[in-house]
Amino acid sequence: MKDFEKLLRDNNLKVTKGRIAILELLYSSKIPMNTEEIFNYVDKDELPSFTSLYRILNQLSEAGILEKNLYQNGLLYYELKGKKHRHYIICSKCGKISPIEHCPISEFVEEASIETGYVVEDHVVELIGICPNCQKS
Amino acid sequence: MKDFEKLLRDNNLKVTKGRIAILELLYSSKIPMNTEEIFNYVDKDELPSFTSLYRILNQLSEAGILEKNLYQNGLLYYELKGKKHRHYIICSKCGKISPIEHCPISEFVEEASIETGYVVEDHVVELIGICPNCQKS
DNA sequence: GTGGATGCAAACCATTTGCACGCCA
DNA sequence: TGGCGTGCAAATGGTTTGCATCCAC
Repeated sequence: MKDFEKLLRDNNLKVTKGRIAILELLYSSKIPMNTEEIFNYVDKDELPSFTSLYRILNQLSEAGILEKNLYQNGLLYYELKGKKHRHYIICSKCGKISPIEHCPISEFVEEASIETGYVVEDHVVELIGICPNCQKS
Repeated sequence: MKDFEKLLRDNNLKVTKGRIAILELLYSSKIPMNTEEIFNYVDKDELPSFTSLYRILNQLSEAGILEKNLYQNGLLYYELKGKKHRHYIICSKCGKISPIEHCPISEFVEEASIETGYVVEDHVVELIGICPNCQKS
């Protein structure tokens, strides 16, 4: 289940309406959301200002609760960490994001680590294409 | 070889010192370069202003001559298209970029296309880690 | 009560655009 | 010569920061 209050306290973050609302939204979302989407979807009563939204998202990312990724469209996307590892494909016309189940990257990451001598911390795979809807028009 | 003048003319772009200098720099570079790096490396005499640099890079990208990618550090990187397909790993401390030879993505792209119904146009693979040098400190 | 959390406005910064001038074809 | 290319300065847009106020603990 989702004990977001404990999660916040464990990370020395106070429990506030805004933080809970953001965590619940991202918990219920199947795909990463960008800042504007989160802002629009959070209940207006519990809605922090845009400023606070950015601050909260950064805190939660630094705490390792969220995963923060910059997509090729120039926007920051957030998702709850710890969910099943996934990659996404984004439509270059309408911006629709769909998850992709397979991740063939793990072995690749290991090879790359040996090849380059880097300690790999993270990886980003982004596919760009045209979604079924946009193909029609 | 590198007949950049012809390449420009074929794309209805006039041959100018700045464009040639940028193309030669990217041709000689083994890794993608960001805007600031390109600006600093181009010979001052042939150096367009920052404004023109951006404009040239966008034109060349739109013409399909360059590949333009937004990395997780928030900067745009450019490389000559048509070179052997490669991915890169970037150091989260110093920003050093190293190429990775293998690309296991092709089959993955096909699977993903079938799975999601998207027509895949492009893919980005970005590994983030600590380079050998930064591991020492 | 106190330090973290919030909101507003202003700052940031890479990138883009408007406009007048300059140069390639 | 005509139109693309250039440079300067100003605008843009997503994100961050300063500072005064507010609220969780």
